[in-house]
Amino acid sequence: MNITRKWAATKQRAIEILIRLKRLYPEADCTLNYQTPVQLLVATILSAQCTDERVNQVTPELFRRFPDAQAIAHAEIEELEQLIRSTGFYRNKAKNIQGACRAIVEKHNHQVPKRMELLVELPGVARKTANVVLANAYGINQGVTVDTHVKRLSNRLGLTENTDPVKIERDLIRLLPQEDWENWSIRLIYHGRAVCTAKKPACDRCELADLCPAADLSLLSNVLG
DNA sequence: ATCCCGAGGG
DNA sequence: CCCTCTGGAT
Repeated sequence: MNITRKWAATKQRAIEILIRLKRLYPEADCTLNYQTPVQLLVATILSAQCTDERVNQVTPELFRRFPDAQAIAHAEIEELEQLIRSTGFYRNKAKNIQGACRAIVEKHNHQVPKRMELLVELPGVARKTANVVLANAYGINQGVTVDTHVKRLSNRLGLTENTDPVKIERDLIRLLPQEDWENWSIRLIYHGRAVCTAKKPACDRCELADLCPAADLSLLSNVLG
């Protein structure tokens, strides 16, 4: 049997994986709390390397004190730092949310830009954050969120074979139906945390194992090892 | 100890 | 490619 042919990165296989992930993780909505696109942008910047739940613990007070871009732009940086301290990386994040809000006030007429090229110019915003904001604030599913989990899983699943997140995103976009891009990446991330972990993937209880070329190798190494 | 739904800088 | 930034959960 030709391995390459068996595990070709076809749309059909990608969609089968997507259907299973949708069954495994039915709720893939953004769990950040926010009222406006600016608040979502701020919350998403804060969510770097910490959980949405912890971000949701600090944003009520943060947005009560500083409800919009104008207020955050003029806040005392020390007060911002204190309000977001528990989300980690708080000095960088405070500087970034204030810098982003100042740019939004001064260059974007108080609105979060709707284009990737403009979003990634904001401090603290790269493709990951931009995709989350575009998808959830504006319903624009222009891209796939490629973080370390998505990178690892899509390569293990044989959908991509790249280390460059931009190339991985490009390849995934070719394989996936547009309306599910953002939710698909979130489900991959869930699966990466729960089952297909970096160090010790649980292939024995993975519901994608029969669709996964890396599962064969892992099971084989278990047998041999 | 190790990891987190990252981003920026060298 | 590497490193740093940080608190909190497990």
